[in-house]
Amino acid sequence: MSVNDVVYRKSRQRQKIYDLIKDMQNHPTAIWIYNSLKEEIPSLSLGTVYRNLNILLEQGLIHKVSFDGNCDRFDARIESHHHLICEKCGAVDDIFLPRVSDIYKDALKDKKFKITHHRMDFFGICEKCAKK
Amino acid sequence: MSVNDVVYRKSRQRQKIYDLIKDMQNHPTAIWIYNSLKEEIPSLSLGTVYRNLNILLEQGLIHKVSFDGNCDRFDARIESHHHLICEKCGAVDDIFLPRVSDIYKDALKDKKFKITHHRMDFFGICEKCAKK
DNA sequence: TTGATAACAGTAATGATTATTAAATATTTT
DNA sequence: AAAATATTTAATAATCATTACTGTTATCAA
Repeated sequence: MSVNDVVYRKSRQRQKIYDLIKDMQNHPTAIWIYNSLKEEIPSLSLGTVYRNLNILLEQGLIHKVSFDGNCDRFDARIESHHHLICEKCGAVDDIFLPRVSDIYKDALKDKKFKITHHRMDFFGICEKCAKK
Repeated sequence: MSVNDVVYRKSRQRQKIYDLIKDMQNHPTAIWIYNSLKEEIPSLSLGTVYRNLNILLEQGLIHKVSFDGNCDRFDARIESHHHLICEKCGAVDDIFLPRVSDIYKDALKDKKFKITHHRMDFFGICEKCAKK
């Protein structure tokens, strides 16, 4: 462990925040997490939510995704996956597309750019919104 | 033309903003555009830049892209393309990957989601930053 | 040319996020 | 187990990007 690493003690708040994100499928926002836990932990502060989200990010336990114009959303799914974003209601669903790297390896072989990861989002209308 | 449609008059400011975005390859931010045009139009206001960016978006003349944690960037390239984002210096480069839709058409054929467009961003280290 | 209204500059307001601080809580040491 | 030490918390203030408001100016059709 390097000198710069911080040892995080456990806290009820952080545990609850993580559990909530892990249980949700719809990539909650900070304010949504705050409102959801407010009932169980009335003293909870929005700043605490943000601080703990950053700690969880740093620990690699969650991911952050932000879509144009909206606030950040958080996700406890660590495996590589992609998103379906409804442009009507803002709902975010996950999809898994295997072998995405195949398509870019070829196209990028003459570019001098070292790719560490990628992100692929699909925008459109979800089933629910299409119905009404 | 529907009653709700607005007729846009031409304005020097909006034209300059659009020209600037079109000439740049590096997806400028609102504040960068503002600073760049300030010399030519000293009276320019940052609010005017934002308002006109939104009008240009509405007209479909530019696109908006925002990468995690940073401010929005704008792009006058309307054709479908993808991004290479350097995680060190924040530079954004374009790449064109043909036939991306092939990989998801198959994976999504049982999902009831109507895709209108997609976005694919690659993160990593650019040539310049790799050198130093 | 003129009347209607979009666009302007300037500024205030908003919304999301981060920083600060004193008090509460968790770990380590005695 | 109690004291010492370090971290987390809640509350609040600060910051940054973006949008809304206000009074003035510019555009354009009649």
